[in-house]
Amino acid sequence: MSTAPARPPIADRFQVRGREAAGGGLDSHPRTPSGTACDVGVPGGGARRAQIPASSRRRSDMDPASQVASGAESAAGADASQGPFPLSTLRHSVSHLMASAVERLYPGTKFGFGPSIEHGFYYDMELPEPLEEKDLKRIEKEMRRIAKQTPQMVCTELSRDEAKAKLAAQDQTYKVEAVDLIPEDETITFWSHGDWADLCEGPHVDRLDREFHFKLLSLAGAYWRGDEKRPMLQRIYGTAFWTKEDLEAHLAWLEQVKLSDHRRIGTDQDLFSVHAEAGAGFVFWHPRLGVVRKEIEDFWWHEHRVRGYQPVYTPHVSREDLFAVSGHLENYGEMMYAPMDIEDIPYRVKPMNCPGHILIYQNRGRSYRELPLRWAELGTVYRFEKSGVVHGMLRVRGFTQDDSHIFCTPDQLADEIAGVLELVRTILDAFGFSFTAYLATRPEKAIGEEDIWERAIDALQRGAQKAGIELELDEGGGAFYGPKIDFKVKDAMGREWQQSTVQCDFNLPDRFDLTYTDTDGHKKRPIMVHRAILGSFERFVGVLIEHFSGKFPFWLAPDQVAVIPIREDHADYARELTARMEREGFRVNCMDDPSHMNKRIKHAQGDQTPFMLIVGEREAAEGTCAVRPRGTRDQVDMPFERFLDLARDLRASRALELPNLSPAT
RNA sequence: GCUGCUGUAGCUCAGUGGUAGAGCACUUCCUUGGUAAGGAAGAGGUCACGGGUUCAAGUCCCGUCAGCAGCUCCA
Repeated sequence: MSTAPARPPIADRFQVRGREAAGGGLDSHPRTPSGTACDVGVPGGGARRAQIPASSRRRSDMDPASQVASGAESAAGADASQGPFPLSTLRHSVSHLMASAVERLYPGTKFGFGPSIEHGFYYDMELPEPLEEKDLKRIEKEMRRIAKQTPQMVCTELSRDEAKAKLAAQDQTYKVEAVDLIPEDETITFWSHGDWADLCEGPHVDRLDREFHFKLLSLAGAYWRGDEKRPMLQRIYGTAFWTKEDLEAHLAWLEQVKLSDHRRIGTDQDLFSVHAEAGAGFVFWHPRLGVVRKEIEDFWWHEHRVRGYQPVYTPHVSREDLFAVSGHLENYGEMMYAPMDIEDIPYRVKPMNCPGHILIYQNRGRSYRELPLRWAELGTVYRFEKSGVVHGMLRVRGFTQDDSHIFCTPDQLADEIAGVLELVRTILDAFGFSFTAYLATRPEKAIGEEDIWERAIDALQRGAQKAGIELELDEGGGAFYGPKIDFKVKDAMGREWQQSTVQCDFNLPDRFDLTYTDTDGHKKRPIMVHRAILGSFERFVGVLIEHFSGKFPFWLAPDQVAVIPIREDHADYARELTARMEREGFRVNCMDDPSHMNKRIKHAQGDQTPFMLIVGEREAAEGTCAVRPRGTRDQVDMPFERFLDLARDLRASRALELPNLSPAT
């Protein structure tokens, strides 16, 4: 258990409000935040605007457990506690306790920051010898000893010079640096228990011999002050609770979360795979997931077609020059795959679809009469991702964006944005995602006139209002080329993922010198709207698997119905029902193999098939079927025709839930 | 890319430097069963890959690839 992960496998890497550094294109992969000041308690930092790694901030608002019942934290938030101090205080104190134990076991260790975080704590440190996971048990033991021996926690105030001298004498180089991060007007305090004294603002629990329960969970590397150019320290993650029950509930919850991991479900249900032979970050969709994707695509295209979108298709490979003009080569060349030389001309695999759509636009003169143009493409793009970040279907090197570009006049912008937002709502609602929308405004470094920004922001706001979407403000979080709205969806476990994004772009039209002829006969510059709704099919479906825990709604399920004849002589009837359903396009698994019925039922359950139809002598004679919906052990007998009606309704309505079948009816 | 860990049958995992293992899945036979694993037998392996140490390597060492957790990054 000591190696249990500190948090669910698909953690929270993508969810925080993004800030685009540059672009001229749409990035469906949400971004992590740039470093911002943070109030999380750090030894020597505390609420003092110290830079600390992003993880602790993200965790504080995104860790799934914060959204879901998990022990004592659930009802009233992380700081609710039945103990004498808030949980965050306890955890901060336990991180000190851990540091003191490490110091005693590994003399010469240099310490960095060690704050409490949403569901526990960590401490960063540089040890003479690298720690291994098996060392955690030993450290826990030492922690218990120290807590008993020197329980009293004491706060002392030192002058800045005294603090630095003290820490320098101990060769605590990171701590010395930490002193300088504390604003001039703040006092310097140390918190100590026994021999151990740590630069820290506090607060802490009064005594370490109170009853509490903790566990060290995992080891990781973390750059000092979150900067990859600085040394990498070792980080120990742990958690603590006032009661044993709460700790156990938390650990059980971490285990339970693993069961919804899309990688596990993907293997169990034969949905997708990745292969070392093909390279990391390339997803292979198996037939069972292929049908899910196809259903989503069909739905997606329908919703686009009725809103005036037109399909376009663009090549996967283009001359490098194209990406030089767009600016991506210059700004993001390191994320593009290496050039291919074809007859001495460098070509590139496309990292995004917009330059291709622009070429179509540019192919002939455009009139205001044509605008707005709404072009959509399920465009597969390839981006190099560092080996350490590739993750299941959620962070990959090749993925299909549900990409669209709208070319419009400044006057049309507001309506176009409203239309996109309405579409976002329609599509995300269809999957049962609720979302939070963020309006990202002009960053410090930006191009474009102030009034165009104002108009675009106004358009985004009015569009949101029209679509009934509340916006949270992400001040200064826009792309340099224009403002945007990002949508983050929550999966069933409360984890937030950015999927949709709507971006106004004043940059690419300039770079490619796009024009249309206006009513006055003059050439004018169109505005481009980049938008993705699902983001990437890979990520969307990966999140979707977790959202449903592998239990797809009827319209999406790989197998919608399993027909199970009780005996072999009922197989003809089973095959007849199967054929009738398949004729209507339903996906049916006719389980007429001679294995035992219970075994086939078990198998259908493992695949999370929405309905089992169990048919025997009685059913064959009466033209009925015994319907057993997923997740129940009940069965309802009904005429097959009635089941067929039910299935048609479920499919047509794209219902997210299976109906309650009352045995009475 | 960085820190730590991991890689043995389709899956989940045992395996002390000395002949490659289990459960489930799979195949065959038996079982004709009314709602969460019927019985028996069989097949399945270059122990991720490449070097090295050793009389002997799944086991120890180095490298590569891939995966896990985290950090950094993500047009």
